[in-house]
Amino acid sequence: MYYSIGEVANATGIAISTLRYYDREGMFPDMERSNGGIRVFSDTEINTLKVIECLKSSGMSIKSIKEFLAWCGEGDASLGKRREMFHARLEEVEKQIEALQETKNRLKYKCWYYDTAIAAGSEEVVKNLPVDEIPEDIRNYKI
Amino acid sequence: MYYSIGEVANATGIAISTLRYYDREGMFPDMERSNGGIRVFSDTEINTLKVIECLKSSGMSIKSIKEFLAWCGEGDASLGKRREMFHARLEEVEKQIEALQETKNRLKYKCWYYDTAIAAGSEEVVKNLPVDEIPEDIRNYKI
DNA sequence: ATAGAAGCTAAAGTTAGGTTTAGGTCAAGA
DNA sequence: TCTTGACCTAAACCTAACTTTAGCTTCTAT
Repeated sequence: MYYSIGEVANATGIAISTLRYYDREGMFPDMERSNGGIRVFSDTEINTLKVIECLKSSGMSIKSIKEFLAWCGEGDASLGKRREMFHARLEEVEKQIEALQETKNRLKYKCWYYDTAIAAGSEEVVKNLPVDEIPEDIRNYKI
Repeated sequence: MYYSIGEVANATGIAISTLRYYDREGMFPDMERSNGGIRVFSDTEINTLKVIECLKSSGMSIKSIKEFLAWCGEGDASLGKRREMFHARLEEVEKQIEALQETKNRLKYKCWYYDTAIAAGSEEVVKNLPVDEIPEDIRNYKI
């Protein structure tokens, strides 16, 4: 199947300008053009977009993603490099999840803090509460 | 306790230039200066830095954090707004964690994909594997 | 008293990841 | 054929969050 840039933008939610930017950056090395010079997206590019989205949401930069996509063009010779890359990304994302969970607990503490302050009518009360009055699960996330 | 900008930078790992930038942005409205004009950080500012870090790692912009810090200066009158803010942040972070978990599963799929390709000596083999040969836990995360 | 480390400011520079603009060209229906 | 909506490029612009630079001042230890 073939798609125009507008169709791809519509289907994926990615702005047309972004798709052109990705192309300019060399993310779609094999994308074809019509005789008139109009981009023709194929399932190859749709798949590349899925990979881009995955890597981007793992925190990878456009530049590095581009590098990875170049490896894909090298065939089986680059399998090792590509494997390493995904394992490294996986570790990264696991760390990010842990960090976010820490953040989540701190936010939970603050939610409790403000809920309690509002119930008491003032912040002072909560500030002076002894530690054992703080719910156990968030006690260690006090800011 | 009082601290110089260098001490704070050292203790927190935040660059001196960043601390000055935060100050310029108005994040430390009550910070004092020595007679000579040198910044004097107190525990108030150290605490503010912890809040900044928490909110920043939840994805909040410096501008919004500054706004929140201004609310803090308004006393109990702004308790409601502050409470809402933290509850909204918490929801946001929960969504981010879910998104990252999705990303993690996609990366796991790719790790399996490349592990299998390398074991087989070629990518072609994995590409043509029937779906039921993909481990169950990642089957739905195929890209 | 003095040297040098640490601090200060204003303003310009940097980077990533796009978006916008201006000025055209292409393609499909009436 | 004509119109009009979709597409094209190059280049400039944008924003966030810092960092760097240049030139100057303050503080601390000898």
